[in-house]
Amino acid sequence: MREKARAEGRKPKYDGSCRDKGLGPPNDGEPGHVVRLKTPTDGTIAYKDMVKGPIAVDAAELDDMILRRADGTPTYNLAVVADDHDMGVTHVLRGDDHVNNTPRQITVYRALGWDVPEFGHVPLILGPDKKKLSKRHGALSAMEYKTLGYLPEAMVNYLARLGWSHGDQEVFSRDELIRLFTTDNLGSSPSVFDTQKLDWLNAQYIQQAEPGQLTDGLSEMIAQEFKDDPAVKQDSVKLSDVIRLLQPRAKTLKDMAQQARIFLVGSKDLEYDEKAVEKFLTPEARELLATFREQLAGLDSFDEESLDKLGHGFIEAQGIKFKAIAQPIRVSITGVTASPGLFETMAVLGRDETLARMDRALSL
RNA sequence: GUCCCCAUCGUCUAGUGGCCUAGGACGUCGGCCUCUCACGCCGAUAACAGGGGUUCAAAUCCCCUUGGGGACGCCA
Repeated sequence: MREKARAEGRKPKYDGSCRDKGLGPPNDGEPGHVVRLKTPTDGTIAYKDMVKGPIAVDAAELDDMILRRADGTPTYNLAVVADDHDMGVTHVLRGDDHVNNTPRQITVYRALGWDVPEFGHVPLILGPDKKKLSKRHGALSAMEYKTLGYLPEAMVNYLARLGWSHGDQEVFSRDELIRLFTTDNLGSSPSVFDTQKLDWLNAQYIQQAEPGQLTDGLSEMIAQEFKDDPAVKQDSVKLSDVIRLLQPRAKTLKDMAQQARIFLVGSKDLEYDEKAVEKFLTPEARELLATFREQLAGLDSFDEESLDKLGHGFIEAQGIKFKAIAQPIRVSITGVTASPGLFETMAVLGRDETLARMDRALSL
């Protein structure tokens, strides 16, 4: 019947064969029958949507929808109405995919003689292909974003800003959101989920956080990322020190965990990038490194400021530019060509580890 | 197919008839900063879907077209 209707270009719906038979509600012992709502056939069902404005649909469009299934259980459209009414719900704010349901539910409210609540429908979130966001587009359950290293506050902020705005403001604390949110400035067209902007927002939150606020999250992330990497030991350095160095460099906690690896392995387990070693640990550079290493060994206090002072004294004494020695040092203590600042890195690693790494690099 | 909804830079959006030569943000591209990578800063790029009206005046109001989304279950 539905197929036929669709083929003929009509809306597939109940043909109403029992509509006016005056059948009473079936007894419980009478399975196989369904109870429908006798819906008005003329006029329009109209309501004012909190975000979309007036919406009207011809009553003729509505089917005599099923309220009770043949097995005796209630259907969704009856259940929500009853539930919302019992709970005293006054405002219903839900996804756009429910707009078509609303007129149906209104007929149920009316049939039951109940007050109809306010309805508002927010636009759906679309994937990059502009289709309703679904599993196919990317892992999207809220929990999965946590696994990917996104901060809850960033996620909330991003989602809030998707389809809603408050002037030009982009970053909102949760309190601000609560204070500023109204349905007036909700957009009415669907929006595309943009991972790049989420990344940016997340980076903002990471940068603004106090290192202490990120330690637990990062710690979990490290455990998750390096569970099969026995070389990684979380207690080798103070995590908050690492966080401080990585905050401006990480878009996500996952990102940060990966960048943190160079701080979490011993000199023996540090991986040296072959190309970097070849390019920067030249014979001349090694000579300078060896000399610098001895000065480091004799430094009184191994903090960033002292290290910086020592470093600059060193290049001055050698009559070289900082650039000439920076990359060789970096490669020797991190194994790679990109890292946080040299002296802060050394300070976090500590004297023993720093020297051990330089020794290892010089032996390569 | 039928019904409902929607339509400003690639993306998120500001804009509620004159303040719009259309603003911000992400991205992209340049530059600055600089021990690398980032961060930061400066600059550039790029949009009112099309066509008709209404009006002294339209991104803003109305209509049509086109395009997009959603819904058409004894699922929720």
